[in-house]
Amino acid sequence: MSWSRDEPGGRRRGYHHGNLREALIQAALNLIAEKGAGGFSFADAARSAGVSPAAPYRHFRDRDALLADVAERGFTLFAKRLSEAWDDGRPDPFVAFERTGQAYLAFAREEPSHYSAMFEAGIDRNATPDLRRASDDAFAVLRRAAETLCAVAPEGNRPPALMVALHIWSLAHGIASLFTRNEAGSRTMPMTPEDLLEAGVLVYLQGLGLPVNRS
Amino acid sequence: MSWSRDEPGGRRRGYHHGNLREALIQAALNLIAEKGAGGFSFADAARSAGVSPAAPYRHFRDRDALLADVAERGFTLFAKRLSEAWDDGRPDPFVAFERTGQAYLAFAREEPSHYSAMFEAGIDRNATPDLRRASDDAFAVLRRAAETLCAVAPEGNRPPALMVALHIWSLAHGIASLFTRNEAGSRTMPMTPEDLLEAGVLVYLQGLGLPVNRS
DNA sequence: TGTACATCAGTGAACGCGCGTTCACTGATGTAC
DNA sequence: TGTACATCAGTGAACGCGCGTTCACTGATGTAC
Repeated sequence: MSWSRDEPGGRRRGYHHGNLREALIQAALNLIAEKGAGGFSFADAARSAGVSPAAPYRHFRDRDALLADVAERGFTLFAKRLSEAWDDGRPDPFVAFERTGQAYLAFAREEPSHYSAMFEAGIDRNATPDLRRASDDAFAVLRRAAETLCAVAPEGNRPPALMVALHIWSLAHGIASLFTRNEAGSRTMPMTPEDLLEAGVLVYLQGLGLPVNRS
Repeated sequence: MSWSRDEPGGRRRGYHHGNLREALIQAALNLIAEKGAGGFSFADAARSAGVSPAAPYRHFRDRDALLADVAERGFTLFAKRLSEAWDDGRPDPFVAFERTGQAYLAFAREEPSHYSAMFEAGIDRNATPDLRRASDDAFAVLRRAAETLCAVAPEGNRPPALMVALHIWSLAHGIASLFTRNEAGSRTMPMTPEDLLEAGVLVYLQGLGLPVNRS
């Protein structure tokens, strides 16, 4: 946005948008929030960014490419949030693990448009190398956390860390899909999704033989 | 389909279809399987049933009403499958519970179109009383199973049966969403979704203090 | 500092397409007599 | 058994709409000189 000019409408905009790519991504996020990942069109995004319907083609091959970009940013942000929550297992792995689970749900709740693009828009997670990398990064946080926990668990017949990570991911994702999103439509529950996940993780960790103190 | 007449094309069809409602539902299932719940249109279903685009309006108010009907049938079938698998907890609750979990995944795998309409098409589960009832029936099976298990669990600080049911539902749904569907796009895993769920449920039941014998 | 020029982001008009929806209609059905 | 008639499922033509995509274009930018 290196220059601007007064327009009749009072808004300032010039022939060159300046940062259309970014504006289109923002528009996509808003539109997904409004209408869901399915009901948003390339032309919609252009209109919403105040630009002609042909303009987006300068920045994205098509609608899917734009969505993939949104998903990639989502995964990157997701990985960051999870990683901060895990905080290398400080102050102790159990507290950190619970916090990571809560961060998962918080992300789904606070970034519903990103979450939609990531998991509900039908974008293949292997669509582009960058998208794949971002999604792998996010999962890697869960994997690391699971490894730390497994190292503490009694040997017995504990499952491999990868499996533990997948269990937690699935549980969190299931709760997010069923109860966090689309609140109006979801079954009435006598508890918050956050409490549901916390309780589930506690039971699960106990099942691993970990010394969880239940409050 | 009470009568028929030879047509030039060799196919038999009359002016009156005879069972268009059913045919539209079948068409919807096929189209959802092909293109996903998002990319199927009312006109598509009509074309696929070999009927003019105005015909479906005799049977469904709009596309959503058709989808809701598909979802309702899905939930009804789902409830039936889960109920058969649970089989009132025979021969013992643990075996029956595992079997119920497997039935959940089997349904998602074998009836992907129904599953889509039920959980991914954006149809509100409270859209119609019938739909709500069917979906409640399905959940009721899980709830009953959870109650039976909880009755056997040591009192300690076990969670309420409703919560246990929600945990298992969420875990199964998470696994189904992430790994059962759209196989091409899913992360490569060194195990089947079924094994993943079974292991997860085992750990969880152990966490409840239940005497699970791990194989 | 000024000017000519190459670049390329965004324009706006145009296209074909499929969709959702309506409408007056047609003709098979089955029922009343 | 035969006939007249009401019903209503499906027709097919038509509409307006928004979408995706293309195209030759325009004009702001910044750089070379």
